[in-house]
Amino acid sequence: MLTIGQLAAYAGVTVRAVRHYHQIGLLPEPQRDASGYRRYGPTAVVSLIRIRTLADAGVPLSQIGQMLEADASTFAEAVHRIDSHLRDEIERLETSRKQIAQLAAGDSLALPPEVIYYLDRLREIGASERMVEGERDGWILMAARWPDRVREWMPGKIAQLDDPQLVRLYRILSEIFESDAGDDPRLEEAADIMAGLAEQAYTSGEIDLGEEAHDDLPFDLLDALAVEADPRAQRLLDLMRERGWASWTRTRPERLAEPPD
Amino acid sequence: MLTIGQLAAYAGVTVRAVRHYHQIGLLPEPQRDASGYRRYGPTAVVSLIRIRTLADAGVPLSQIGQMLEADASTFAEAVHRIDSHLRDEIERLETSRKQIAQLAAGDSLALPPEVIYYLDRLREIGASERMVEGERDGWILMAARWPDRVREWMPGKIAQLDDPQLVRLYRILSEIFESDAGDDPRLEEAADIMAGLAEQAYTSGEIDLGEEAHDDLPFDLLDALAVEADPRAQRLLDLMRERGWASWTRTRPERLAEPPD
DNA sequence: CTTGACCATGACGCTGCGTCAACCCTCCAT
DNA sequence: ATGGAGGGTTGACGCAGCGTCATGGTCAAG
Repeated sequence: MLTIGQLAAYAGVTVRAVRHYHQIGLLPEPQRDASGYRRYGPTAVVSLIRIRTLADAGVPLSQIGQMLEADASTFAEAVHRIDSHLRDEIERLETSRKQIAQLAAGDSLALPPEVIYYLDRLREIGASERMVEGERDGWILMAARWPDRVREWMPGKIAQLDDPQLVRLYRILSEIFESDAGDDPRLEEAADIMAGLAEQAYTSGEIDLGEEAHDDLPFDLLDALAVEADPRAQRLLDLMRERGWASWTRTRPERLAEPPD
Repeated sequence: MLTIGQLAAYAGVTVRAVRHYHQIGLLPEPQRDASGYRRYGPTAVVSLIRIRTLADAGVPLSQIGQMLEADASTFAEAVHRIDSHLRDEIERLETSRKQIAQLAAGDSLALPPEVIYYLDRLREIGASERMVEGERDGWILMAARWPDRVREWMPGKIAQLDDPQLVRLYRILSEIFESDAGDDPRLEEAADIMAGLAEQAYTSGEIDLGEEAHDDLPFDLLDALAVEADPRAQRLLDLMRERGWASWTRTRPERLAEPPD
């Protein structure tokens, strides 16, 4: 008659595991000797080994009991279920591996490579690091809402970077938000440039937002994001409204009906 | 300002998940409105999306906080660690899949195919189902102790099945243990055959147990297993001892020094 | 005013054990 | 006989990442 330690060693498991199997009723409690020790016979050893064989094959403990009693067809069915489950798990983990490999490649973090490239270009044309981070967060919001459309928009956005007006805009904005001034007169100039660019994009129909235009939430978040990053952005929003545009970031073809006073 | 439900919907997670991230300090608690509701700004949305991006890539929540603050090299290092971990997990699951496929193939359960074949042959030569199950459990015990050696032993065991003496032995044993008689005279005959076979195996050195012979535990378990399956096996053990053999199943070249009286 | 959809906190459940804690039992060497 | 090492016993918390009640307050619409 074996003690729990000897039983566990024979089957190649821990003592704790054996006690756990008792607790969940997978392995019946054996008789105790005079001092209260569990004493195991050879059938317990066989049972334990068979339990471990199934457990090592990925069978959940909760199903092992039934499987050991099942007939051939029930057994085969259960095996199939478990194999399918294992396959799904493996697939999930492999998807994770691909994703983490992408994270390692670019320092992307939730953004497609086109956007990363766009952000790099922004740095090149003189946008401050804070500006670029703000843009990045903005695109994260967009990419979360329209993961597929974002990649379609990027070529147009990247092409815009060749426009000297836009380059000037980003430089002015970078300087304004880098400075400590409470109210910068250059905000007016920035607003003028933005309004011009918006007008241009509107008439040429360059950027087609399509049905996305009906979902205001992402654009509201973009505006709020800018204001949260720097309260002076609120002033810029107001200036844009004065010029008839619904918001700072909303350069879509949807002018306010009448410019508010 | 978003409610928790809106925030969760935007980031594609459950409300419960967001609260969980608060609880573990991964996402800072936002301000509450007059009625105690959490109200989220756009930076919270960005944070949550970045958290989910890492989590979906298989990064444990406990490490996401550090990763979001890490510099490029620290980040890359962490990514490598996590990828290794994912690789190990996938490997484990694939091992499980192979094992479960084997379980499906034969109805083996902890036994190599050679043993399965041997058990089938036992059925063919007329061993009762109970006998075969007993043998199966015995081999499970052997295979647990010497997984590699068992496969080497099987050709010899299978060859033995051609011996008419052994065929006769299994038939007699099957009949005895299938009957209700308390003490069957054929036990003597069985013991005689077994002793003869043991003698034969001993002199011919057919089965070489080698160093395994020094570990008594598995053999003791085999004996006890038989007795537990049917108490009448005890009588057989006694008869074997009378004939100078250490046990029923122990047909190894280790006769007792002197047959006990 | 009611109803249904959301919000809040708190607590248990799941999987398969690992790891104390606090105490008892056995065996072996002195 | 005694002391210490190395077993055994039960009980309880911990882990990862939330799902799922339970119970109760809040908000918006009919």
